[in-house]
Amino acid sequence: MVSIREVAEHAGVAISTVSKVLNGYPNISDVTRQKVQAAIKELNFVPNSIAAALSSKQFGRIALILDPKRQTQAIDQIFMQFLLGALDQAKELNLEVVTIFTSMIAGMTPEELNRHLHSQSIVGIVIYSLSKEDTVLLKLIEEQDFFCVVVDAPFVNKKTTAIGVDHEQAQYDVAKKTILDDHCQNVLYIAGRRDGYVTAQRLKGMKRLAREMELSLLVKQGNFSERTARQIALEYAKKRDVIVCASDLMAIGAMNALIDLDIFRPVCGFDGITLMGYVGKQMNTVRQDFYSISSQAIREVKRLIDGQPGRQVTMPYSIVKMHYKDIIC
Amino acid sequence: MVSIREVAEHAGVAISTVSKVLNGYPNISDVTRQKVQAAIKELNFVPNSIAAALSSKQFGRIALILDPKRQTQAIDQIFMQFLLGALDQAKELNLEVVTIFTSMIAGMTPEELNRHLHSQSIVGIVIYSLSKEDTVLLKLIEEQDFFCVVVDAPFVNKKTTAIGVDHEQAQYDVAKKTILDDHCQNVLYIAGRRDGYVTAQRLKGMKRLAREMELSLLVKQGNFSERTARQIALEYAKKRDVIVCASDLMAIGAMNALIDLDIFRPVCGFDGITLMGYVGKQMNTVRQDFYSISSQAIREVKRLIDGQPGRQVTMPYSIVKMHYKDIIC
DNA sequence: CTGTTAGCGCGTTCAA
DNA sequence: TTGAACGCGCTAACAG
Repeated sequence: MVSIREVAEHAGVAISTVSKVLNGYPNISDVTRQKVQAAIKELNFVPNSIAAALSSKQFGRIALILDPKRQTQAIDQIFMQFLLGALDQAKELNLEVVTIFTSMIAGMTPEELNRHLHSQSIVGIVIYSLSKEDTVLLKLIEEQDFFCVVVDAPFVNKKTTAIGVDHEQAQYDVAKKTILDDHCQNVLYIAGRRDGYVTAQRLKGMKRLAREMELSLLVKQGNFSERTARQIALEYAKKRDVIVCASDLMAIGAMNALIDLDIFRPVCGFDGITLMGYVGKQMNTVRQDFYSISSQAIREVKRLIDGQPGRQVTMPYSIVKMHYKDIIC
Repeated sequence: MVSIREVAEHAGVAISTVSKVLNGYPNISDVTRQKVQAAIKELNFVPNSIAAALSSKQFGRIALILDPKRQTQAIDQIFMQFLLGALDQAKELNLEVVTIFTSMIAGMTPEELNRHLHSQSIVGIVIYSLSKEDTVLLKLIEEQDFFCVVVDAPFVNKKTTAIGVDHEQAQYDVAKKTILDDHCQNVLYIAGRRDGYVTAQRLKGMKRLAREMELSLLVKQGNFSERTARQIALEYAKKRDVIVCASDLMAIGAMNALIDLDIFRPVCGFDGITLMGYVGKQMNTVRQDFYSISSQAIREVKRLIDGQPGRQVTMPYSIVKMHYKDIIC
């Protein structure tokens, strides 16, 4: 393993000089900088990230907190996009990233979690799919001991940035398109679960649309479950002329119910997951770019670390019509 | 942040004594051990894993190398299971784990990759879904600079353990069950892709069965693609009376083709993925427990680090009949 | 059995 | 502009 010392010797300079070149300090002459860089190339030197992390608290690591248990809209595919986006961007920015599943921190008190993270030199955190009941994580955000970026939850403070699409508007848009396409009037809305922040926002968008278009609106709690959505659709779809779902998974459940009932109703979903070989008909959905959202989240953490205050970041989305033959892979 | 020194002061002992207690050294008196442990509890101390890693090369980290691009049998769900299993087990064994996607190391020469890993204090590697064309990774295994565990690929040396189910036997079993159930004779076998190690093994199992049962066997390359499998089935299914697929995804493609053709043929798959709301009929499949495989992989890395030689580990599987109503979630 | 000491590889003062 | 020296938190010899 080639260390910074060998590079220094090879280049005939001091260790600290190499360090300064590595970290882009300004006050280094071009001559020495090039000497050092040549030595680095030649020795194929890569700085030891462990040592760097230990030495400077400033350049700590970022924890990605995922909850794969929460069977919400979060199909594994979405998590993989999140992970990919975060890891790629982290590599780009030269940041170290640690993946943490909530199962690994379950049962910890806020203090324990705090210690646990500090002990790993973690300074920044990205929280995906926060629930209203995650009191420990909520406390973590509140205490501002770490730089946080929260995806799809409304938290902003000096050290916390919120990121996500505008769920209220997106739900409004996709529902409106679906309803206008088929001139519908009686909406069955299958909502998410109560402990999720997006659920309320999406419902709000649906309600606004219903008000504006003077629609009849029946709201049922689908809990982001395919099965529950299916049962709801089985029970109520006949008397309604359109089904709006707060997630693609529930939309699939609803569509399956329609097949069983042998009736047709326009359906729309949310998320834009592509692993849907099972969609036999077309369906409108809100497509979010989870990869971009996650990349941006990492950039936001970096921004916080660099001293900028937390803020609200709204990501773009698009309304798309998915069709079986387009999405088979 | 509580450091080991504070604990030492609090307990009235030397730093090294605390360290010895932490790492379970034998020659510590019960009295001091308890004093130290009390101090640890009281101060809610968690050792800094970064510092520990830097200090002792022995306790390095483990890299998980995943290739989400490879659209093989590897649905994201499988990767999530792998990740979960690995992270949970790593936490259990107090090992640090780093997630690496192949996109992050693409284009590196073997030397660069070697440096890159060393620079992160990585000593062990778990490679999921290795392809025959990954010359860089293959070289990594060959050079034995790291402790490797390879999932579903036949590599064993002093520092490399291979782990996975017996694909040859599993393919044999699931095909046999499917064929016996319906008294079939003419098999359409949709194989994986040539660059995968499991493809050959599964095909071998199918061929053995065909020999034993004196079946007519037509083999086509499906490349683990739903679409390709669908096209193959569209073309050949009519003249065959059973379709055996080397992955669930391809089985789904084949089933969709059968629906289009409006004919029935028994189909069997491989993997046991559960995200299949789209399976309208029942289907036999080989169910692998990816979580267990991954946990075991971590244990195997630990075993290698502890000085044991590499070996072949065969994991159990089961043949299951999946049905729509069982797997909706 | 316990404490002292010397690093691990790097970042960062402060002199020079 | 450069380099010597110190320290991050911990482990691992060694000495007592």
